[in-house]
Amino acid sequence: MLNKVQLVGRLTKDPELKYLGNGTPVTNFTLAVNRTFKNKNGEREADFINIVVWRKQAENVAQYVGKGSQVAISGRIQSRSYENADEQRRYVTEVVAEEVHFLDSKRKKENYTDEHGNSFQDLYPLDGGEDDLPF
Amino acid sequence: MLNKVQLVGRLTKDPELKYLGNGTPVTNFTLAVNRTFKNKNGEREADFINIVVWRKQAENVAQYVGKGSQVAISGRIQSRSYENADEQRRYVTEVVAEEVHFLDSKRKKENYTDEHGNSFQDLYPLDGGEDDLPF
Amino acid sequence: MLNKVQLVGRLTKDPELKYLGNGTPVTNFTLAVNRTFKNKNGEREADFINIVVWRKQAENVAQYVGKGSQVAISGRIQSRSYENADEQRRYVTEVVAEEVHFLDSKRKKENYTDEHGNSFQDLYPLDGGEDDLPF
Amino acid sequence: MLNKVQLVGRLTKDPELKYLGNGTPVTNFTLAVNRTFKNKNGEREADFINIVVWRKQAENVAQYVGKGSQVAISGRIQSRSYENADEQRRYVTEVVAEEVHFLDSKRKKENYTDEHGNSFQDLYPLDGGEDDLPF
DNA sequence: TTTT
DNA sequence: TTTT
Repeated sequence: MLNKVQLVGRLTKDPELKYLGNGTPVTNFTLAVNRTFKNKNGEREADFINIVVWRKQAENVAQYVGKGSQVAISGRIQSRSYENADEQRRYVTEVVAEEVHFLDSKRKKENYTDEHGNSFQDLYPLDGGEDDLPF
Repeated sequence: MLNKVQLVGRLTKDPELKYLGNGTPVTNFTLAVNRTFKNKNGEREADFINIVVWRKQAENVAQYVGKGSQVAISGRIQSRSYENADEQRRYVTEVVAEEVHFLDSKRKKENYTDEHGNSFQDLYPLDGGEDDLPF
Repeated sequence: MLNKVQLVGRLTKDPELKYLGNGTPVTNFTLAVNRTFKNKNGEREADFINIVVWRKQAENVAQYVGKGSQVAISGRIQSRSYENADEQRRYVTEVVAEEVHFLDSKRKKENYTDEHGNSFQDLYPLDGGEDDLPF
Repeated sequence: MLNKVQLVGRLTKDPELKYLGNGTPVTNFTLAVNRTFKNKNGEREADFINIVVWRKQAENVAQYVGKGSQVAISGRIQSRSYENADEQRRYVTEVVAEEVHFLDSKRKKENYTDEHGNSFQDLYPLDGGEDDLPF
């Protein structure tokens, strides 16, 4: 049955990359999606949506995307439950990303120079070439 | 920023209709969306997604849709927090439905006769006329 | 970059199954999607959208889905051009289906009995089991 | 019935703003959406999708968005037919935009100074404030 | 050149 | 616990 999500927003933090016991990479982050309408106080709020990315794409995201980066995501909603430290069942709703597209030029500072001494900007120029990244 | 969801699934229960202090109608229900792939045990699981519907559409849903009904929903993901009885902050992720489309003919039994003695089927015949309902 | 479509509608005809020179199966059909709003004359119109399905899914669709069947589709918009008989360039916009979900029980009449003498209904009972079809 | 589209791409030209006989504003443009996969020759192609925007949003788009601008669009697919100069019926498939979100800082040059002598950048600074535009 |  |  149909289960589809499309989001455009900004990461609230640098994503965390982990590896499962079997070596599968996973990345988690929160996406802030600003609402288009304002609330009663005239403020524009945001929705904070938890995102999970798997495998190769998880590594790409962890490497090239940081706090404040703007991304477009498509995926599906997943509901999951787990037991917390107090042995209480907790229910989680999150988005499993199937595609992550890079929409701007904010990149992690640590990556600005690679192993050949090329700056990040040389490799991935900022003039609209964002879509040439390996996402 | 973009925040869109599209789902097709079945209600796990009859929806609950409530009215806010100011008279605004709200309906809540859980949608079971079967996954298209199977898990390691060869079973097909489902995601259980909380849906909120507002206003006139809430009343329509509460009236015509019941446990087991198949619906198509489009809307947006909303994150919300509240304080529970133990004064702990709880975080909720749910889908606010903007459109609810009726896809089958399972309707609430209690509605099969209206105040004029007409059966539900007379008013809303099942032969494909589902889309003529006021949704 | 993001390119996503989700549709629920009915086939205007039985789908046509073809095989490319290399053996790849393709199916084409038109989906009628009723609009939710009415036009100035109070009539509800429909959009007629051309759908292309590839590979195994094309064969499933051609086998189990017919004129009038209700389906949910997710996919992407594709633009294509070709030269017609008069050597004029024609531009086509269509939806390439990535998923096709079966939403009702209208099936092709010719398939109601299989090679073991079982009726189609025996194999695929209509009580909500539509999702067990191989789509 | 469900009919939803979400796109992220770049305008191939400056949009054209027209006004219908009754004064309703309409804007048309083509959106280039790069494909994520490459073709047999290892090239990444694009889909060129015709977009229609109505009313206030049409005026905003025509004013602030230009050739090369990156936008996120949500809307629906529309099929339409008309008679061309040769009295032949032509069929058109296009996307009617319901939301247009501004994703970058490429703006039309002509608008860089307003009637109070403020440059466009003063009014709409480029540092992430794109979402404060009246879209 | 259309579905229910 | 939140981004621009």
